[in-house]
Amino acid sequence: MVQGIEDVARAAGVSTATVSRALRGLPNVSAATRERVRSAALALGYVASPSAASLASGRMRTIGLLTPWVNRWFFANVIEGAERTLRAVGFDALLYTFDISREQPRREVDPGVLRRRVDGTLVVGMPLRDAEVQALEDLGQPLAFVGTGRDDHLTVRLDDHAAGTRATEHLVALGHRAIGHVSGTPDDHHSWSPPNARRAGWADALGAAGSPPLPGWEINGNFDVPGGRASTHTLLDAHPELTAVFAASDEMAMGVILAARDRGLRVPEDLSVIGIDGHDLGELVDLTTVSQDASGQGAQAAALLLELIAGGGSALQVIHPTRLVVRGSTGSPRSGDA
Amino acid sequence: MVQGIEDVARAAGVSTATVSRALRGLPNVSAATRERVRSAALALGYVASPSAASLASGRMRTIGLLTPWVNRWFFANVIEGAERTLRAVGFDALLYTFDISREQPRREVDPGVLRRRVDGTLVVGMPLRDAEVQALEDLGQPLAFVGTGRDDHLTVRLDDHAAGTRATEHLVALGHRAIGHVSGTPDDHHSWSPPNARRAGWADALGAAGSPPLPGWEINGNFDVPGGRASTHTLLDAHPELTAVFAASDEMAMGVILAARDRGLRVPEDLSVIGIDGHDLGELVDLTTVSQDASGQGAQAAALLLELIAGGGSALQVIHPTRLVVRGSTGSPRSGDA
DNA sequence: CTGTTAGCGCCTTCAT
DNA sequence: ATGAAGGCGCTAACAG
Repeated sequence: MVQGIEDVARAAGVSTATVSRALRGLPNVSAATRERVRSAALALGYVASPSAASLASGRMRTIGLLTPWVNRWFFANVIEGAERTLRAVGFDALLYTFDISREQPRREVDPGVLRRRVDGTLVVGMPLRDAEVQALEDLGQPLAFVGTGRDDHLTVRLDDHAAGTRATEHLVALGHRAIGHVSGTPDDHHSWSPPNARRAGWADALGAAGSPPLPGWEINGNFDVPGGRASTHTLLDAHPELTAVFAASDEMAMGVILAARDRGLRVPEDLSVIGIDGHDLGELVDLTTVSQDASGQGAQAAALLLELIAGGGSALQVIHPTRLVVRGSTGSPRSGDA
Repeated sequence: MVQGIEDVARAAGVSTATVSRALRGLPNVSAATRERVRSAALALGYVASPSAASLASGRMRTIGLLTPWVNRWFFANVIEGAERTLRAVGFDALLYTFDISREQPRREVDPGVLRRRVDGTLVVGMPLRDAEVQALEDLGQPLAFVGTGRDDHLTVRLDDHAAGTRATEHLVALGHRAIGHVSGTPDDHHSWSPPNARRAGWADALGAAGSPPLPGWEINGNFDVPGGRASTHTLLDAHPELTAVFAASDEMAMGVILAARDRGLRVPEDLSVIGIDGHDLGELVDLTTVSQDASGQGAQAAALLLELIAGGGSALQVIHPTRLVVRGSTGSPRSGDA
């Protein structure tokens, strides 16, 4: 037995229009009437049907969350932050995942599914093709990005180039010059893509130190632990001269550490390792990292997206700070032997 | 310029009812007509408004996902599995998180928000009060649980008692008798609650080994890494005789390992550690564990919930298997010294 | 197999 | 400050 707006109207002795206004906090309702309606609604356990409200108003009070994974550190934390912000204002978070772990092309983003279903879209750490961005744009709804920028769209992210530089400079300061790089997915040729920017930061920092990287010093680690591990083996097989590895994410850095163990290399005596993220479990392997606030980025992106939906303008690019967290996985090169 | 069902009807030269039937794959539409409608819809980029469809049909094609966290291993993986299953049949996943990390009581589950918004609810690893279960039940919609059972509701979970027994027996087989237990949240007095069942499994296995646990051998670790770490310190301060610790989750087990390091204890020589989960990063700390398939549980629970929504009956309790994964964090007691 | 016709439950102008 | 009434876009009986 579901109560409708008419039941509330009858109980409160007003019209349905007044109930609607009163319950949504719109102006032009006397305090007394509002209170009467509120308690009637409460007594009846009335909650407006979102479908009917959306159909009539055109507003969905829902945000689409597009993300490749929910079970990786960065993504899980961004989602957590975004969801909390949305929930606080009564918005729902609709989850759309796009597994891009396989080499096969991921499924296309279908704007048709989003149309009339969400008021805006938050793209979390997912590289979109230009056509996909255009299609989302054509929805006429606000669009925001977290962790992977489009210089022409609202984006909350790091200064990835600086993060890469910072990590590399830490190693350089310890005396390393032969520093390898385990990068993320390469299927993305824009300079603003995080893996590319982090890679450039690494190369530039090494260049500035007077020893630009050799071409074979970098490899794709697929942004996960197994990828970091496997690619490190390949990297070190070809370049045993490397004394340190900078991984573009903590999860890959953990893979690097596992690979080092596989090979009987001590960390950091034989190989220094640094990542980017500030993963909760980094302390477990004593991982030095450039940390970021993922849930904060999610929360802020959601807040800015809500602003856009409400019609407010807002900043185009928000850069979140990073912090170098020095732990035991980095040290001077070959301090253990000659 | 959004296309409506009438535009498609006009373009295909049929009525809106036929368009609706054709596009939804209902019977009683000729193949030719269906094809004509399909291509017209495709050409116009038509996608039905979910609000309107829901309002008219009463079906939402949406599942509510209730969970305490999205950024912990078990939960993230269950959600991932559930989302994939739902997406495959065109259902949406609406995320509702309830932070229960603080000591303060979490926010109440509000059935009003779910009513007329979802077709069913999946409760992921969240202990619900009886009143909350009743309220959800009163929605008249299917309800399913993952990871935390209600014997009177559809539940996909482990045999938690067996998992606790198995972990403990592994330690007993290695020669341990003084085995401590870091448990989950205790705010739950039902025997079917996973932390309680795992604890009972531990106590029973120790009893069967002829040395039932002392009262002070167990402590609450709050199901997270910091909790496992802090509680281990408390535990070992009071009970230095313990040679092994069984933690009710891998994340807490990782905390136990960190605490051991804090105290200068070697793992496993001075302290053996075992967890439950099969966390992706368990290998990093060489953690022995009783592993489970979280995303598989999420996928299956979602599938069963969809069955219930479709009106099919289904099993009430599904028990997923576990597997003992022996790594380096467990060994014979005090093998390092006398 | 296809068309006609009521709603689904609420929001929102337009009056008053 | 409140009420009356027309949709919002689609689905589901019921005809045919």
